[in-house]
Amino acid sequence: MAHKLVIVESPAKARTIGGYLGEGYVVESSIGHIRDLPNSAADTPAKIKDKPWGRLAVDVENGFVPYYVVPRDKKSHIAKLKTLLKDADELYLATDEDREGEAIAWHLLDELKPKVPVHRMVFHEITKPAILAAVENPRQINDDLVEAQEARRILDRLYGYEVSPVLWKKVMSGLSAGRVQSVATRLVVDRERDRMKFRVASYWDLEGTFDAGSDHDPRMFPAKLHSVDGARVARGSDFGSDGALKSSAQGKVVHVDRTRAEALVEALRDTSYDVRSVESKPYRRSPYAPFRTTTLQQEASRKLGMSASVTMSVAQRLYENGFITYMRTDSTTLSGSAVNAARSQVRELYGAEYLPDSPRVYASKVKNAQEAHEAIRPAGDSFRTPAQTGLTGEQFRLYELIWMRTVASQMKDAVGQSVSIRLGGASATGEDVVFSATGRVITFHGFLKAYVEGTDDASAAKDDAETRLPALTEGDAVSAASVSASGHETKPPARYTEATLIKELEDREIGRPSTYASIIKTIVDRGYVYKKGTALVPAWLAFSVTRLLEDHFPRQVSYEFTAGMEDVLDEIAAGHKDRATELGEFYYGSERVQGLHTLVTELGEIDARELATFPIGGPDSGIHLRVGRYGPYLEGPDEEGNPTGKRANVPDDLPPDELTLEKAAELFANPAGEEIDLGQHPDTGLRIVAKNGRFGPYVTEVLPDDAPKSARPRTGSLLKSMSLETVTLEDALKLLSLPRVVGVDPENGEEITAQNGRYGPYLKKGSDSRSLATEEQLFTVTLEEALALYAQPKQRGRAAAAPPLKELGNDPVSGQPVVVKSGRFGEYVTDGEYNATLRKDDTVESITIERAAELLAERRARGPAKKTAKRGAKKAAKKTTKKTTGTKSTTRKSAAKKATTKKAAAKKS
DNA sequence: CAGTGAGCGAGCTTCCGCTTGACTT
Repeated sequence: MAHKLVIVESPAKARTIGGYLGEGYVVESSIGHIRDLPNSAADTPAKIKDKPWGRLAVDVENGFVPYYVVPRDKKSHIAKLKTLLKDADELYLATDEDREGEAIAWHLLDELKPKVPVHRMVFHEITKPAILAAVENPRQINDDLVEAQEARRILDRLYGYEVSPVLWKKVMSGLSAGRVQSVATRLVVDRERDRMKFRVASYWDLEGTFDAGSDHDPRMFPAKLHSVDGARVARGSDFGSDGALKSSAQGKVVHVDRTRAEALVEALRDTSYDVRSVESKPYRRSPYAPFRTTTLQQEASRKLGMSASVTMSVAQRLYENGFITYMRTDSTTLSGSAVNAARSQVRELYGAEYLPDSPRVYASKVKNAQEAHEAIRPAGDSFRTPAQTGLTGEQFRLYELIWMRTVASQMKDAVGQSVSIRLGGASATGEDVVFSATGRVITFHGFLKAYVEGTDDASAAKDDAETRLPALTEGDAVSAASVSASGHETKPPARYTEATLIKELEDREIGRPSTYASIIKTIVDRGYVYKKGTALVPAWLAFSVTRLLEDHFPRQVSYEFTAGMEDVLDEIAAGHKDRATELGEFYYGSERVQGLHTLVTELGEIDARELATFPIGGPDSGIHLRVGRYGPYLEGPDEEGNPTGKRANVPDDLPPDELTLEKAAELFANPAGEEIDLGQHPDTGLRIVAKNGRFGPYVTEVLPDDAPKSARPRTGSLLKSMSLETVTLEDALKLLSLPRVVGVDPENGEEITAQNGRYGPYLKKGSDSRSLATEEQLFTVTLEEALALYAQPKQRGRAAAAPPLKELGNDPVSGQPVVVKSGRFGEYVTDGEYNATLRKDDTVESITIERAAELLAERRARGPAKKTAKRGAKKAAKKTTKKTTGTKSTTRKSAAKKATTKKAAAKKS
C-alpha cells in the first residue's frame, strides 16, 4: 500500500502528528540536520582533502561552494528514510518553518532524491486543525531562505576554522574561537575588567522608625533620610565605578559620611516631624509572557537552582512524554486552544474575576525571533494541573513552573497603590531634614496570585512585595521612635551567571534557543570560564585570547557583529542580496571592511609574550601576571632590582579581580603554590614535599633557611605509577635516592648510573646513554644487564627489536609487504617507504590489507614522507622556542584537566 | 616555575545549529 511520507524534525513531534493524520500517512523525523560540513579531517571526502581549502570544506576560491557529508551516525537513519520513501507516492517535508528548518528540508530533498511529488508543509502549532490545514496548503521550498542558512553555516565555519588555528599558534593548542563563543567569552572578560577597575564608594544615610500615633494602622513605619537643607542625600546610584560622585550628581546631592551621619543622629534627638507631602499613585502590573527557552532557563535557575543544561534535559523529557510543548523556541505565542485551556483553568482555579475579558496576546520581544514554534506551555487542549500529571522530582517542579507561568499569562493585571510620604523636621544644629517613606499596597493581586517572577539580585524587591504605610495627610504630626546612622558601600557589577549571560546573548541576538546551554559548556570546556558557585569567572587564559581577538579581529568580536550578520541574512532570505557576494566581503574584504582571510594571512608578528602579560596594581607596580604554559603566574622585581627576579604561581581558581597587590605579595611569599607535605627524611631530617612543576609532579626536599645559597635541593619526578594524590614518603625517598650507581664498567672504569630523565628512565656512562624499558629497572637493573645494554648499538637497537604487530600481505601499489607497527604516535601501517597512522575507527584486530592500502594511498598522495619530515625538522631547529611551545602545551592541557578533576573532588568532599 | 640524554612514520585540534539516543558511571 502506498502512503504519503511526512518528515518532521523531532521524533516526538512525528508521533503526535502521526496521530492527527492517521491512515495513509507515515510520519518520520529527520532528527535535526541530516547533513553538514565535515567536522574533522577523518570525515572530509578524499577528493577535496588535497585542495587548499579542503580543511574548510568550503571552496573559497570558487563561489564559496560548501561540501556536505552525511555524518556517520546519520547514515543508517538516511537509509531508513530512503526505504520509507520507496513505498511512498508523495513526500511532505514538514521541518520547522525557520532558516534551519528550510535548509533541513532542502538537504532531505537533495539527499533522498525523491521521484514522487514533493511538498513543503509548514505549521506553527501542533494541533489537529493546524496540521490538517498544513497538509491542505503546501508550498515549495524557499530557496532564498536556504541560501541564507548556508551563508550562516559557511560564515561560522570560516570564522571558527580560520581563527582557531591562530590561537593554536599564538596561545595554546586546542583552543577555539567562533562568532558566538568568542563574544560570550568577551562579555565575561569585560565584566571582570569592570570589576577590576571598580573603586568602592562609601556613603551614609539615616534610617528611622516613625510613629504615626495610636489611631493609625500601622502605627509604626520605616523611613529613610532623603534630603538635608534641600539637597538630596547621595545614594549608591549617584556614584560612578571610580568611586567618585557622578558628574550628573555633583552640586545636586550631598554626600553624607559617617561623621556627618552620626552628628545628624545626635542633632535629631529631640526633633519632631510633620508630614510635608503624601503622594499616591496607582500601581499596575501585567503578567509576564509565557516561557520561551531563555526565560525558562532564567526562572529555572532562579527558583529551582537548575543549570541551563539540566533545565533543557528535564524539559526534553517532559516534551517527549507529552507534558509540554517544544522547549527550544524563541516565541511567546500561545495557540488558540492553549489560550482557551489557560482561561478555563483560570476560571476554575481562581474564579471569573481573575479572567480578563479578552485573551492576552504576547508579541515577540526577541528581535531576530524566527517563531517556528509556540511558547513553552503545558501540552494539549486542556492543561493538566501538576498534581494530575503524576510527575515527581525535577520534572514535577519544572512542569509546575511552566504551568503556573502559562496560566498566569492569561490572568488580570495586579493593581494597587504606591504611596510616597515625606516627613520634615529641623535638627538641633539648624538643618532642615526630610525623611521619605515609600509603600505599596496591592488591592487586587490578579496574576500575582498564581506566579511571581524571581530576581537575580537577592536584595531586589519582588513584584508582589508590599509595604503598608499609615494613612497620613499633609500637616499631620509624627514623632521618631528611633533614628540611626547606617553605612553603605557601592558594589561592583555582578558577575554573569549562566542565566544572565544567556539573557545578555539573547538581547544581543547572539546564539539560538538550541545552543544557549551548549555555549556555556563550550567556554567552560575550553578553560576560558569556570563556575564559582553560580557565577561565571573568566580564567586568565580568556583575557589573553580576548585581547588577541580584540587587537586583531576587532570587527569579528564586536558585540554588534552577529546582529549585523542577521540583517544581511534577512536580505539574502528576501532575495535582495547574494550569498557568494556577502561571503566574499566577509572573507576577502571590501572597501568597507577588512576580510577575515586577509586578517589571518597578514597577521604580522603577534608578540605572544606581551599578549599574555597583564600588569597588576597599575602599570607602576612592576608586578605583572603572565599566562604561561603551565597556568598563570606572577612576575616582579626582586631585591637586587632584577625586574623579573621574583616569580610565584597563581592558583587557577583565583578570580582575576581578587588578584590585588596585597594578594600578590602573599603569593610571592609562597611562590611554589600548593605543596603536599610528605614528612621528614629519616636521614637528613629535611621536610619532603610533593609539588606540581613544569615537568609535572615531583618531590623535593625543603632546605633550611640558613642553607648556603649554592645548595640545591634534591628532586625527582614522580613515576608514571604514582600521583600527587597518592604519593607516600617511601616513594619520595626512593625517587630522591636517584641517580643510583649501578656499577663500574670494567673496561674503562667509568661509573654507570640509572636515572629518570626527559625521555624516561635511562642509564648514563659519561656522555653515553641507553634507555631503560621500565621505570622499575631504575631500582633493579644489575651491572650485567647494564653492560649488555651498552653492548648493543645505541639507536637501532630498540627499533629493530620491536616486531610488527601484524602482517597484512603485500600492498597492491608498491608490491611491498605491509605490516602494522606501534610507534610514538600510536599504531600505523607501513610498506617500508610510507607510513600511515591508523584512524579513529581502525583497530589492529580489524584492519585488513584493503584498508591499509587505502590509508597508504592517501598518505602517498600527500607526497614523500622524508621531504616533509626534513622541512619540519629544519623549522623546528630554527625556532627552538616555538617547538618547545608545541610540545609542552600538551602537558599543560592535561595538567589543567587534572586540576579541574581535583577541584571537583575537593568540592565534593 | 625542578634542570636532563636519543632520535624517531605525524596528524589533529577548531565553528554554529538542528535533533536524539548510545555510550559509561
